[in-house]
This record gives sequence, structure tokens and C-alpha cells, in this order.
Amino acid sequence: MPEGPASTLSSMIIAHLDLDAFFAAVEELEDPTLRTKPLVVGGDPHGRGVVATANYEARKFGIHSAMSCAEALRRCRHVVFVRPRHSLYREYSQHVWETVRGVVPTVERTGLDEGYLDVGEVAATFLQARKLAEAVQTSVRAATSLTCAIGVSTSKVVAKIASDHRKPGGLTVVPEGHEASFLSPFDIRRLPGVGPKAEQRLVAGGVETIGSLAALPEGELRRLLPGSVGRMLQERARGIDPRGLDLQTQRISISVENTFERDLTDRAQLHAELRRMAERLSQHLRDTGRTGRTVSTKLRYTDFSIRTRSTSLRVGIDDGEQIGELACGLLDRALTDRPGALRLVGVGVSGLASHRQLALV
DNA sequence: TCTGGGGTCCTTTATCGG
DNA sequence: TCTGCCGATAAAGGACCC
Repeated sequence: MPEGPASTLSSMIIAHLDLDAFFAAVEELEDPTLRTKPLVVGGDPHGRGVVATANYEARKFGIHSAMSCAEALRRCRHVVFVRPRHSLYREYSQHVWETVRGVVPTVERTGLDEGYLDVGEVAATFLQARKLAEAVQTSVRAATSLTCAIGVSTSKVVAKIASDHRKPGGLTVVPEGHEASFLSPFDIRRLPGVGPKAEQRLVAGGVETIGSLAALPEGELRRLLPGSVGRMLQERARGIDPRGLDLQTQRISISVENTFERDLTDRAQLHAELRRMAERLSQHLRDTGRTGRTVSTKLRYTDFSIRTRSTSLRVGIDDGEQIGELACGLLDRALTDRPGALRLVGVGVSGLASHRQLALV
């Protein structure tokens, strides 16, 4: 693709960076004997755990993220299972992003292992952007021994699909003017925002590639994906995505949830579980100097359907007993509306405020 | 004994005061 | 006094993402 010194660019240049099999890669660095083995970071293969990350050895057996660990074990008898160590991943992640900011200062982190870079701030052309992306890859590797894939284009959506294009470790640059033709052949599911539901609807309507979504007549689009979602996805399928980098980092809600080893019906046990989770939540609130005004309880029934009940207070709270009490009341309400055994309960708070804000200023 | 845990955003519906 | 409308906010559900 041509990427010559394209005069002045009115549009953005955005890169998307994605660390390769991040959790698994960290575990391999911590224990190099894992490097040659199929590895899954995730839950209990004999319980209800799922795969968080599989290394590339494990992927050869068809193992991938979100698959149940039991299924992963069936696909490869000698796969090694490791429990996630999130605080370790956070440390590695911080180191990575500090390194990235040394090359491109403006970054939006969208997860421990991925984020967008404002390359346009440092590069004027796509040729320069490519050099910069290579420099990011080199420095991350030098600083942390981790590898990453990067996509560069004029928008978030194209940069993201580009970073996914050559994995692991690849670099894909899609210059201005080539966005739609680059996206066109990809499977519809690769478009961010198209999940299982939208995919099903689109495929039922004969739309299987991003290009055919881009070309879909207005009426057809409205029939398959009503509402603003459809229009937005079609715009993105055409490579049009006005979103800039979102640099604000404040949490909107925090929550704790737990799937039981076996489904639970006993009210006292459920209450005890909620109270323990409320205590954890409360600890987290106090550690970070925040309170929440809205408490919600989440129930997942055996058929996987989800109910939530929530209640709002006039003032924020951080007390574990109080949150637990409210959460139990909400659980009772939900179970009155729809009785049944539960496989998961959760409790969350939103409407967060930081009560040390004034003191810090 | 399929199917985690932590989030965000959007839409619809209910409720309430003016 | 009754009714309708409007806007704001809360509550609930759904889809999606890593």
C-alpha cells in the first residue's frame, strides 16, 4: 500500500497496540519452562472455569479465550493450567505503558494489554507513523521482553482491526483512503461492536463481510439492525469513526461477583455470600477513598438468564454491613419476582464520589 | 457438571413534579 | 379539579468488550 509523504493530513493518525497473549506471555517470563508447552491461564478445569488467555502452543489445539477449561482439557490432555495473577499482570502492564509513553506521549489504555496511541501528535505522515510504531514495538520488547501487534490508520476502528490482522508481533499500516477496501473482506464478527446477536442477525440477512455491511441499502440495514446501532456499525464498516482518544480514567462503577461450584438455593447461604462480597467492595471503596450512591445485586439463574435489582440513596456510602444489608434485600426482591436456583450472585456500587477530593486539591 | 469476572454504554419503561 | 404533556431521574435489561 502506498504511504508516501502525504502532504498535510486533516485527519487523525491512530495506532492500536495489543500485547500478544498477554497473561500467558507474563507467565512464560516468570517460568521459562512453560514457553514450549501449551499453556492456559484461567479457571479450574474441573470446575466452572474458562480460559482467560491461551498461549500460541495451546492455540494449535483449537484452544482460545472464553472457552471452558474443561473443553480445553478435552482438546489437549497435557495442557498446563495456571491461575491468573492479576497484580503481577498490572505491574508488567504499567511498565509496558510507561515505555510506550516514552515514544508516544498520548495514550488511551482500554485494558491491561491494549490501548490507542495518538500517533498524529508525533508523526505527520504514514511513513513516519510506521517508523514510530516500529520504535514502540522495539522499546516494549527491550524493556519487558513482551511482544505486541500494532495497527495504524486514520481511526480507532481501522487501527484495531489492523492490529488484529498480523498476530503475533505484526505491524499493519492502513493509510488514508484505503480504509474501506482494507476492511471489506473481513468477517463481520471482526468489526468491534458486532457481537453474537448482531452477527446472527446480519448473517441471517446474507451479510457476512464488513464490505457487504458497508454496501447494505438503508432499508435493509434498518430491517437487520434497527436503531442507532445499525447506522453506527455501517459507518464503521466504511472506515468512518469519529471517536478520538478518551483520556479520562475515572471508574463509573465497581462490582464483585462469584459463580458457585454448584448452584445455590439456600437463602441464608446466598445472603452470607452477598455479605462477604459487600465487605470486599467496602474495603475497596475505603482504600480508594470513595463512596457509592447506588447498590445493585445481580443474579444469574441456572438457565444463564440475568436479573438485576438496584436501589439509590441520597448520600454515598462505603460501609460493608450497610451495602450487604441492601444487597440482601435486593436479592430477596428479585427471588420473589423470579424464584429459582442461582449459579452466580454479584453486588456492585455506582454513583461513585471521591470524598477525599477536596482534601487533595 | 458446557459457558468467569470485571467493566461500559445504550435503550426502554416507570415514576414523579410542575 | 382533572387531564395531558414534558423533562429529569431511577430502574432494569441487553449487548458488547477484554
